[in-house]
Order: sequence, then structure tokens, then C-alpha cells
Amino acid sequence: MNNEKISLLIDRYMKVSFYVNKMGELLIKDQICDVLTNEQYYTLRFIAQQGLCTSTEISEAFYINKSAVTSNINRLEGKGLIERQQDRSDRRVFHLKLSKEGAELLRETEHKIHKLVESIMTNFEYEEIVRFLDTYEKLSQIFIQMKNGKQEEM
Amino acid sequence: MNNEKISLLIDRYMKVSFYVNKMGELLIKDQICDVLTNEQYYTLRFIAQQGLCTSTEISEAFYINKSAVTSNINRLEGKGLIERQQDRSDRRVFHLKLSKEGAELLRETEHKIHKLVESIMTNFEYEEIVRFLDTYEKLSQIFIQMKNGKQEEM
DNA sequence: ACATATAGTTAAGTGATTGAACTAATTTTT
DNA sequence: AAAAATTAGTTCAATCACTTAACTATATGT
Repeated sequence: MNNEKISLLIDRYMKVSFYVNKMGELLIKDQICDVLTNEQYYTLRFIAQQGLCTSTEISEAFYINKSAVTSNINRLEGKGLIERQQDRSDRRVFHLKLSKEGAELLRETEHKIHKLVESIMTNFEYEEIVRFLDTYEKLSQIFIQMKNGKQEEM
Repeated sequence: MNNEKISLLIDRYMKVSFYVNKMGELLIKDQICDVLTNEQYYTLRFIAQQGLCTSTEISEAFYINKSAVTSNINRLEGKGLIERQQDRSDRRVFHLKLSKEGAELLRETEHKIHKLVESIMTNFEYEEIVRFLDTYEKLSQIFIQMKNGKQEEM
């Protein structure tokens, strides 16, 4: 493929991914209650999916430093949405879980977002969505391989 | 489509888009010189594409407040990468353009990113890329319509 | 027992953002 | 032509999310 063609694809991708992400964030912001930021919603979501979960796991899943996790979960704990529970057998570890309020808030938010996505999805054939996600996940796999390749250099 | 199926697609989409964006950001960060953040690179890129460009245009394109633009361009001007030029016929307006250093830095960065994307693209058929972008852009169009619909309510 | 590794926190600093109040310049209305 | 409204951009105070480096406390390996 020639350079011109590649540049055009780069422009298309950067433009559309920027716009879709931005709009996605704004739509989610509209759905979630004012007490949560989008990042905080993602964190709640992750903790709930893990069941029990530690700071280190969040740090690795979100590719951020553990100190960033500490401040994020401090904010969530301050709002009474999550709780820390010290592990008995290894007292360095703190397990995170949603409080009753956190779980309820997440449940409501998930419901709203589900409805929103449902309405968007009516514009697509199921096959088109799946094909799109397949390519997207293939790209994701390539990134994983690139990262592994890079780590082996070290 | 049933709820279960929708939830699965939501999970797939959120997971893959988060990961791809994150990795994309990290790869770009690797390419751009240490003096630039990713946001600053995007801003430089936009100013260059516009030729002449104002704060208000950046604000609208990036969906951020004008006060955020002011601080962003202050940082770029502080590094000597862009210049402000007051419009003669409307003295409220300041035109932004890349300085010689800014243009050179952007040129180098674009080249590196072009090489990177080229290497990633070898993993895909051209048709697969285009099909992916078509669906992505369709989603983007839907967001635009939703936004317009919402504005008409007001 | 001593050295090393791990889990998490603290502290200082930065970048990106919002919102409200503001200045200066331009346009519209009366 | 004067007054009112709009527009372009800035300033200020606050918040969030993040980084890096230094730290505490606990656990593990030799």
C-alpha cells in the first residue's frame, strides 16, 4: 500500500476513534449519576466484575500506578461506594468490594447504559457488530503481541 | 436481541475499546518526543491541518471549554512550538500557527507514527480495514444524529 | 536471622479539565 | 449615535487523574 493511502487511513482512524470515544464518554456521563466520574464508574464496574479485588489488580488492568489506584479508591471509599477489607492471612492485602450503596448505584447505571446501547444497536445488523468487534479484537491481539515482543528485548 | 446477548456485546466493546485506546496512547507516547504529551501532539496536529486556526475552533473540535484551550496553547507557546497572531480586522481573534520548531517536531513525529501504523496494518487485508472504518464511521454518524436530536429538544 | 520482594500509602508535582467572572472588541437594536 | 447584546479569549480557583520517589508494614527465600 502506498504512503498516501496509509496516511488517509490514519486520518480516518484518528478522527473517528477520537470522536466516538469522546461522544461515548459524554453519553455515559449523561447516564451516570453526578456523584460519579466516568473513571470512577469504570472502577466500580471492574470491582463488581471481579467480586473480590485488590489495588494491584486494578493497577494492572487499567495500566496505572498503584498510587493512582490508592487515590481513586480513596475517592470512592469517601463516597461510601466501596469498602476495604484486610486479608487475614496476608495483612498487606486489602480486598475491595462494593458497599450496598455502591452496588445499587452500579446496578442502576448499568441498566441505563444497557438501554442506551440497545437503542444504538438497532441501527446495525448483528453480523456487522460482530464483524466489527472481531477486527477490533484482532487489533487488540496485535498490541498484546507487540508488547510481549518488546518485553522480551529487555 | 435478548438482554444477555446485548450485555455480552457491551462487555466486549468496553473491554476492547479501552484496551486498544490505552495501548494506542502508549504507542504514540513512545513515538513522540518527551517534550510533548499526547494531547499536545493532537493539538499540534489539528493546528497544522487547519493551516490557520483559532482557540474557538479547537474548543469546538475537541469538545472542551475555551479556558482549557487557553491553558493548553499556553503550554505549547511556552515551549516555542506555536505562535499567536492577532487578526487585524477583528482584534478579538488570535490565529494560531506552528512555529518552525513546532512544524519540524510534528513532521518527525508524524513520520514515526506513520511507520508504526504501517507495520500494524500489514496484519490486515485492506478490505478488512475499510470495512472496520465504515462501521466505525456509521457509529460516529449515529452519535451526531443523537446529538442533533437532543439539541432540537431545547 | 537477614536480605529481598510485595502490597499499599504518602507527598509533591503536572496536565487537563470545568465553571464563573472578567476584559476587550464587535454587532445589533433601538 | 448610544445602549445593549454577543463574541473571542483570558484569569482564577477548584477537581480529577495521573507520575515518580520515598516510605511502612508484611511476607518470603536463602
